[in-house]
Amino acid sequence: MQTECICLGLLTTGPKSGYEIKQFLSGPLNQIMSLSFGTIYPTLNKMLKDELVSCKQKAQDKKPDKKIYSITKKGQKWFRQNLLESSGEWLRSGNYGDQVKSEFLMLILFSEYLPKETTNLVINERLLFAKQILALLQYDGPVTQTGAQMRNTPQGSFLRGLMTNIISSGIDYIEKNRNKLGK
Amino acid sequence: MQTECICLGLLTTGPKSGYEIKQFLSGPLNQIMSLSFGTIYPTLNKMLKDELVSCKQKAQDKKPDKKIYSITKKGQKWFRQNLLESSGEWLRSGNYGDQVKSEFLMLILFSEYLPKETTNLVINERLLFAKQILALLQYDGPVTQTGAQMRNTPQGSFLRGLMTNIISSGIDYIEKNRNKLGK
DNA sequence: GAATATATATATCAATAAGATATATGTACT
DNA sequence: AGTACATATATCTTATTGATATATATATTC
Repeated sequence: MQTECICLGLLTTGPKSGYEIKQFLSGPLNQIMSLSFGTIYPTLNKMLKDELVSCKQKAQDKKPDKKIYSITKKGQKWFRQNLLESSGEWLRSGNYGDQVKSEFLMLILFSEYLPKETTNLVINERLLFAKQILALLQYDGPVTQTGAQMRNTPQGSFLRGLMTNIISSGIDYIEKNRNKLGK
Repeated sequence: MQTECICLGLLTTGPKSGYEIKQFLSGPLNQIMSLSFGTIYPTLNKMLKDELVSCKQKAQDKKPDKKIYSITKKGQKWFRQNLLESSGEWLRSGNYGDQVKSEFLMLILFSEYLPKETTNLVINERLLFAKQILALLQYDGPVTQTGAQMRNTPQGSFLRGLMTNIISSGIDYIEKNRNKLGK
């Protein structure tokens, strides 16, 4: 899926700055997709040139100007078409897997070459982190800017549920089986 | 975790060609880590220069020469030290998450802009694919070259179990809740 | 009160990695 | 005979990351 498509998809829920797009992709959505500033800003500039987004420069008291991007009609059309095309490509390609890079699990795979205390420490920190993500997903208090898309739509609550499910089951497995690694 | 470290870690189970390293990372291990040829070959050449690996050119009947790389003593030392350091960096950084890019889940997030039939087709294909991965993980027949590391070590069976667990629970959730996406 | 860290905000650049392509050959299927 | 796929290595363009630079406000710590 193209970076343009991801940014436009996030902009369908309302105008946003590059910084806010990054914030979106640093919240719960980070478990699914992430982009760096070095990808987001050039993409926004490119899309501005192509008129897929428009930009309102909002002067802020003494902070740097905030550039708020909105999806244009041309952008909406492009987005829908690209989404459909990319789902088509995906279906044709036959590769339905996610791109995952888990430093943690590689460390576990190679853990026979690591001191036992280090492995234990790493697992403890991972479990703690996973529980924090869970808390973030299950949090039902006041909605922050960045959380809106994951809260009020059926798609968002489906994803929240799926992630909760997967992460919980991972935590359970690790807690019940970590002892089998040590001998 | 550096590419060098990953390649060396895979070489600890025995000498391999670049192609075989790629095969390893295209089997069940693909759910955890992947590398392209454009990364593997230059890394092997770099490590050869640095004497972390040695190379035996094996002439094959009429196929291109097979370059079989073995980890050297210098390489083993480097690997252990780098593994320890990278676990340390990981602990200090405070980021214990995996890098995940899921085109599938982004498609689901944006699915209100997709025809219902397309979404359904995409979910069906994803479920089929996930079940194939499960079968691959649970397969207990004759061990292929590439499967060895995931089979005979406690680390490998821990990972196989964890992946089976996570994937199964994901399939269950999707099958039980996909109807909530469509209305 | 001063110093430090963190958050907001955008932008660029070097290093890294992916994905595509080129080359060459064998095998299996149609 | 022709097509597709598997084995095998290598390179090159493009995309992406991660680091860094710049500027300011606020919150925290000493």
